[in-house]
Amino acid sequence: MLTLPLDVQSSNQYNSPFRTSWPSQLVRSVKSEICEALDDTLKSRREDRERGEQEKTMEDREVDVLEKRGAHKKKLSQSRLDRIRLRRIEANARERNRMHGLNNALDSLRKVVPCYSKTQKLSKIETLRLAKNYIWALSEILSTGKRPELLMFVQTLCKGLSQPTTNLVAGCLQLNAHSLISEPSAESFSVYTAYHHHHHHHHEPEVVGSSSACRGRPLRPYGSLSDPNKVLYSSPSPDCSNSLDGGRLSPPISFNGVFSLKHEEPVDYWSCHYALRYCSISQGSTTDLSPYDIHLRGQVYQAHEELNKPLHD
DNA sequence: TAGGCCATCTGGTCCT
DNA sequence: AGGACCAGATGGCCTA
Repeated sequence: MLTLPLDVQSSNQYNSPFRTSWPSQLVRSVKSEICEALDDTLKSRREDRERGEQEKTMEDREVDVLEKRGAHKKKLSQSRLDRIRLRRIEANARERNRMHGLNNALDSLRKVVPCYSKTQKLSKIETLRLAKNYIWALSEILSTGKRPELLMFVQTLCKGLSQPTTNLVAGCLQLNAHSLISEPSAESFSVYTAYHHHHHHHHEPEVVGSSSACRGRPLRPYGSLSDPNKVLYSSPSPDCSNSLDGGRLSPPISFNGVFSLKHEEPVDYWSCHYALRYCSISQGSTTDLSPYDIHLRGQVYQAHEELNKPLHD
């Protein structure tokens, strides 16, 4: 198997300069070393092939084809090998760039889901899961026009997440993580953190119902959106819809419980939402609020002030 | 030290 | 032919 030069292998390290950009000098150096390594590899593969000890690779097959043609055997195969080598190097570079693009997109996603932190990044899979749950929760709010209780909202966010990520999300909201994961039933949430008792936030924009904001938009894939009454007690849970979690089904009670607002005490969703956002910002950059930050019903709120209120009252 | 997460290389497949 | 995409393999880093 090909063993890459040490400096190429080190590009795998998180703090490596290769991680963001490859200086051209380094690229040339690495390329030449890769070429040398590939030379050795291809040479040994040819030797192995002669001994019949190795399955033929693509390069081997191409070389075979060329060799069968006979003409300019040695020179042609060598130039062909050079081209093949170059193609492989370029393909690797493209693949790296492609993956970097994918990672950049994931970073963008991290910034718009709750609990963004530059220092403690969510893993890829957790980011996707949290984003899915977040979209689900927000869609449900739009479709029902009802405000979920904070704990329920966070529980929906944490559905299917790992324990550490659940702790992180809970920590963002100063909730007890145990309450998020140990109680599957909506009714059991009467024992509840003092958090939202302390943070009744009175700046409450009207919550969107089946307004123009969501009309005609396929917010969820189940066709139940058009009927909010149906949504309340028949919605599948977020986990039903995709293979990300291996098709595992979640207890329906969790989802329905989140948004049905069975509890006696009115809860301020906006505090929750702001709190989540506050948390995201306070752990990350305080300067780069994106248009995603608080942008509902065509209104952009003064983020900092609004975000700070719930947690500093 | 095991397991999770990650970046990279690699070869296969599909598409233009 | 060549690029995009994908999944498997591999090895490094980090943490419980």
